Amino acid sequence: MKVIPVAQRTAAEHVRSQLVELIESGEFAVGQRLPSEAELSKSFAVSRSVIREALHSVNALGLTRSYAGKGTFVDAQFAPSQLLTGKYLPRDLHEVRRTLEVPLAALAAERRSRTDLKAMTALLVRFRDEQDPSIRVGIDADFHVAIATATANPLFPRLVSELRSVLQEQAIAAAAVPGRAIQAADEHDAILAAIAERDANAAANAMKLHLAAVEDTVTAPGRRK
Amino acid sequence: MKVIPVAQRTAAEHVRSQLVELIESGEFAVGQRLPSEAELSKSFAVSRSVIREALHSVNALGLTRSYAGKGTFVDAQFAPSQLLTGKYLPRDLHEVRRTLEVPLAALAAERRSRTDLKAMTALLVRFRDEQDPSIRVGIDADFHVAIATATANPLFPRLVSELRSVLQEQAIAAAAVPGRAIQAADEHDAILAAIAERDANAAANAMKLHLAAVEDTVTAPGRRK
DNA sequence: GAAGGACAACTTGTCATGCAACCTGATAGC
DNA sequence: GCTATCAGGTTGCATGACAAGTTGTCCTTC
Repeated sequence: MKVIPVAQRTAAEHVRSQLVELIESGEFAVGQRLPSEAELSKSFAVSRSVIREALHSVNALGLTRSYAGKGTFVDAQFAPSQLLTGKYLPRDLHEVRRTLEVPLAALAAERRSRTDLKAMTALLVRFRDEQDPSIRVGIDADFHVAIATATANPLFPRLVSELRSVLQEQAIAAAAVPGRAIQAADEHDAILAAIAERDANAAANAMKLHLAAVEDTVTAPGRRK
Repeated sequence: MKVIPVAQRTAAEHVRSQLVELIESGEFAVGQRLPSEAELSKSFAVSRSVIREALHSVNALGLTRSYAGKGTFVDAQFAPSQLLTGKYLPRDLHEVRRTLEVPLAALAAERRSRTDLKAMTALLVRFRDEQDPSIRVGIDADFHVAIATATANPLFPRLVSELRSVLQEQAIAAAAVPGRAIQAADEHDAILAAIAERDANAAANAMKLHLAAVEDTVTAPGRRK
């Protein structure tokens, strides 16, 4: 019988998981500087080597970034998933978005709480007021994530925000197109209205129209084939 | 104007990316032992500390595993995505599956090539012949991934296989339920038939029925609330 | 007082060395 | 043939040292 080697924790692994936990729990907020290697060495009661190995691991995971002479800073609260790394066609990415977000709008319409509604409304108000395209893109992303959150299934917001981060570059370009902002705001309103009324079909339709408009804008309607 | 600090490569980062590349390219195959830290230290002309920091990073990414006294072994060719790590309710996972795979079946029906069809057929034949439940689960997973592949959108198979790996434990338990195997095979056949006939609606329906049956089996139909 | 430069203190990056713990295979003894 | 021992290789961890980058402070100078 083959004995499976028990993966017993090394000190470095222990420190790494502790650090990851501290970051993911928000104890170490994004942008914050971590304690220096020397301090961590004292805190964890291990040598600086171990701390450095753990720190390099956390860096590799994409959670932090170290700068010589300055320190190590939290870069993201959660490890960006490697799921969508690689070069995918914008068309394929949009298709995934469509496949996912249209039914999500319907689910959100059925399940949204009053809190969800308030959050979404607030985002849309900010969206209309905001002039800077790059900031508007961020609000837009938050709105779509908010819809996913309203489905009460925690997996959906993760998937949606993941997709958004991949599509971000294109989204910024699209947001800069003249007139697009007002159009987008109207489309968002339609989605929100349907969700507010708990009309699943209308929500799905509104989302479908919105995504089609976005894709049209991004793929430069001038040069169709 | 804010100057973005240029993330210049440290030696450890360089070694890490080299190792990752070697593993992903297959130069270091899964199961293979990596050169010892001392050897790598010579090869890369850096100290053992740097090698260790890089090695710990690759470990953290899930590509390798180190054992004291033995060496470091390649564990996976690609970093498993961290997207779905965490504790999610089976109900939520199944909902994601439903949301995703039902429309995928429709897309597959519209776009499948003859090659896709042959691959799927072969998998179903193997599925019926296989007695071992744990192996059957693997074939089942491959079948669902094959459907996603037939959509001609490379993102879908990645998403589906990711979901499957999370659901694997439950899937094995479900596959062991008496009679379930034959039922599952019939459901698979229905899906395949619809895809073969390019009937998108039928494919979506068949998939919907299949997933509902799976979820019923997994959630132990005895204890409904 | 304001501006600028020198300097000290702190930070990460890298190297070198030593030793403990662990695993494997060879070897000697029974 | 079987077992015990041992030697050599491997990773895990600690310590010390120095280079290089960053930042705040103090002091000089105007």
